[in-house]
This record gives sequence, C-alpha cells and structure tokens, in this order.
Amino acid sequence: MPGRAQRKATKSLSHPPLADFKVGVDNVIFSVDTDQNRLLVLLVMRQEEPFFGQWSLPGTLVRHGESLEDAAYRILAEKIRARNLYLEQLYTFGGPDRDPREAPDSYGDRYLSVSYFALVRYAEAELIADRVSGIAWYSLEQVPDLAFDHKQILEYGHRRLRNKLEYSPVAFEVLPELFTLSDLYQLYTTVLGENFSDYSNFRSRLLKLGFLEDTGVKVSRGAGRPASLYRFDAEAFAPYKDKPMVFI
Amino acid sequence: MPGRAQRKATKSLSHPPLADFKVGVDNVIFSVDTDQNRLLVLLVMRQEEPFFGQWSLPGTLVRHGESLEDAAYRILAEKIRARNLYLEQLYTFGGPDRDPREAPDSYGDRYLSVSYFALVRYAEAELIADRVSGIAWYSLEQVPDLAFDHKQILEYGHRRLRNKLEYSPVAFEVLPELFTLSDLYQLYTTVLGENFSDYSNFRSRLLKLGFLEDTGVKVSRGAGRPASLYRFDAEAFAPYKDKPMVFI
DNA sequence: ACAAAAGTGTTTTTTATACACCCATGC
DNA sequence: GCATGGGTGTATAAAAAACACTTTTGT
Repeated sequence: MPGRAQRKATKSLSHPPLADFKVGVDNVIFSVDTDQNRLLVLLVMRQEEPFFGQWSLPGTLVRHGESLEDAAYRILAEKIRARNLYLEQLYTFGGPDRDPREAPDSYGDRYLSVSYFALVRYAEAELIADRVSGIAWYSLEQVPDLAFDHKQILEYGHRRLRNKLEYSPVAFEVLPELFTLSDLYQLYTTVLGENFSDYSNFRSRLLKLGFLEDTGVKVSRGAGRPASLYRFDAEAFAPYKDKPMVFI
Repeated sequence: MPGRAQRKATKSLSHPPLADFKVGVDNVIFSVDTDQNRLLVLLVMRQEEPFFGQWSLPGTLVRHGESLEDAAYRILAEKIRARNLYLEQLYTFGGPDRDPREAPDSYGDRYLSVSYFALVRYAEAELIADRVSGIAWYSLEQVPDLAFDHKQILEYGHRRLRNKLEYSPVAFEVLPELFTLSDLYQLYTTVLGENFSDYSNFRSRLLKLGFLEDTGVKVSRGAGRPASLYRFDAEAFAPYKDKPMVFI
C-alpha cells in the first residue's frame, strides 16, 4: 500500500501515523407495547463474523457518498417498515480495541460506531425478516448478551430516553396515534419507574397544557370504566417547543 | 490498492463500497473572563491547507492507537496549560463534502469530525503559542468566520453550554476557584441572557442548597460594598447529582 | 352488588416571582 | 453624603404533592 505510506510521510516524521477508520452506525430503536406495558428494543441476530449468531443492535457500515444519518435511516428501513419515526444521534464510541476486527498492533482499519436513537410505533412497525429471520423486539429487562459494546450503547440510549421523556413530547412517537391517558401514564412509569408522579396529578397537569385532544371515542379494556382515546396535537404543542420541563 | 478492492468484493457485489475515513476531533473550549464578563471560545489560526490562515476550532486527526478522548485531550494539552478541566463529547459531524479534502466523486478518504466540549478556568489557563502564535480567546459575539463547518459546531457547543448551565454545576468549572456571587450571577446572565432570574432570588436559592462555601474573605471591586468570596463544595453537592434542574 | 379501572376535586406544602429595603465601601 | 454594588427579608402567586371521592363498566 504505497499510497497510504506516502500520505503519512507528507505530514510529519515525528508523529505517529493517523488511524484509518471504517465508520459504523448502530441504532438503538425503542418502542412500547401498550397492551403489555413493555419497553422494547429492536435486536438483530448477526449473520457474520465477528460475533456470528449473537444478538446486536441493528447496524451497518457507512458507504461511499452516504451521510451518517442516511446510513442510520438505511438500516432502519432494512429492518422495519415504520410509518412514523423519530431519529437522533446518540453518541460516538471510538476507542481502539472496541472491535475484534482491529488487529491489536497492526495498522489495519479502526472501527468507530456512531450510534443513533430511534423511536417507532409498535403497532405500525412491521419487522422485515430476511431469510434467516434473526430480528425481534426484546423487552428491556430481557435483553440477552449483545455483540461488541452494544450493551453499553443500549444503556446510553435508555438513559437518553428517560431524559427526553421528561422534557419533550417523545412519548407520542412511541405510543399509537390514539391512546388512553393510562397508556401514557403506564409508559411514563415503565420508563421512569414508579412514583414519578401520582396518576391524577399527572393527568390534570397534562390536560391543562391543552395539547391532548380528546377524540370522544371510548375503549374498554376488561373490567372498569372505559377510557377516552386521546391524540397528540402537535400544533397546540408548538408554543411549548424549546421550553424545557413541561412533563414530569 | 489491491487490498482494498479485495475487501470490498468479499462482502457483496451489489452494494456500493464502504467509505474510508479519517477521523478528526474538534474542541469547543469555553471560558469566561469574570472581570469583563465575556464568554470566550478558544480559536486557533490554521497553519496548513485547507483554510490556511483562517481561524478554526482547535482540532486534530486521530492517530493510530489513540482513543477519541485521548485525541481531544491531546489537542487541548497542545494549546493550553490548564489545571482544571471539564470535557465531554458533543456531536459527530460526518456528511460527505464537509471537508474540501474529499474529492467530490473520488474514492478517497472522507473526513469525519467528532466534536468535544470543554470548559477551563480563564485565569489558570495559559495559552501555548507555537512559533506563529495563532491562538486566542475570542468573545462569543466577535467570533470571525471559521474554517470548515466549525461555526455550526461552535453554535452547537454554545447550545450545550446553555443547557448544562441550567441543570449541572458546570459554572464552577469556568469560574475561578474563588468567586463572588455576582460573578456567578453575571456568568448566568451572559450565557443565558438577562431576566433568567432576579439576582436576589438567584442568590437565596443557591445559598439554600448549601454547596457554596463562604470563605469569609471579602473583595472590593471599585465602589460598593465588598463581596464575599465563595467556593464550590463538591462533596456538599453530591446528593444533587443526577437530580436535574437544581439551578435556574 | 362489588371490584376494577377511569376520571374529578379539594387541601396542603413547597417553590417561584416580584419587589422593598438595609449595609458597607469609594469618591 | 451619596452613588454604587452587596446582601436580607417579606408578601403574593403559582405549582407540586397528597389523597379522598365519584363515575362507569364487567362479572
């Protein structure tokens, strides 16, 4: 590889050479199953080395001419047919030795992972099983061992989800379009833990804000009084944009 | 470059080839000059192409065997001798075409920038001028045109600073070790804008929290009653860790 | 009829906001 | 002695937290 050696020499003789990178994108895709009140992550079974046969976050390497975000959308689209979708960058993990493909002391490529955080609606998200069908939603408490440092990435994504839930309306990206107020409340408690707030206070606080539209439609789930279905009204929410701490 | 072509072929014939990256680290280093109440960023004058002679954020390319964070600390240490220091990752900018060194349609290297956010104490930070001395603190309102997409990165860092100021004790990383309460207040107003809170309320809220230690020492700055010097007590702050929204 | 879930309301406590006023210093 | 910045206190409004109660359904 004469081209590479040459490039090194141009810079400076005393410095250690620059690292060459392949850049991967890994997605932490969350959803919730409102019926069973489970917070879910999308995992895929790896079909190649390294970590063949292990579960991992859906990821891909960035291709020529492709932006990071494009790559993130691409894997998403390969794994899932989703109508709605929220996506944002999470964090970049890039220490040496995070990928076993990096030969310890060689001058081969380093692998760097830019992680993205995504939210989709469970009911509208159709998983795309390739021939080997290694793809599944996992409840957060039952996540198996993951390839690479994906457990760490997932943990980081989970933290981000908890934070975002408190001060931005991301809940409505994961909930179905029509939801009951206890769906919403349950989502908050499963993500934030019990005793983040009393139901009745949570309820009145949110209703007072005025961006939850009552459709009037009632649904009955087993015993008990039927609940109203609500819809998130993005326009009515607009004035709260950029103002933090609306929810709790 | 036969090695590279071979690697491509192993994967799949239909896919576009993977991009090869050089990874850069760019630091947004903030400080405040308490005397003049200016929020400052550290800029360096580029000594090489591209953007030769333009101001830019201090950055470097990641070397073989070096982690991203190591690289971030390395540039910092090259530019500044700082006792205290706060550093965290900001965001990764990685679209194609963000760096003019990328030939538009070639298969050359892409340049990706992982940005870091740093805070140092102005008084304790000694700038290291290399032979050409192209390094300086710039007041945020007077930042000139910057190389690459550094203006965007800086803007992003500024946003992060504003957020962090509200819910974490980063202010004490930028202030000198001993500071008056109006130093603190001024810092908040210069970063967050006027009318974020009335001085007297700000004051009593913070003192009630109990992690500001009054040293008893007084300083007089021109006319007016001399002010007490305070010190941030990290231990007393500990219970507030992870609890957001302590300051406002 | 009664348990279960949804929804309403009231009381108490805490926190935010506004603002009036006193204190110590330089000139 | 008065302007200047530092520091204290109080009165009012608003929001958070606790909890008691009503309403509507399935069984």
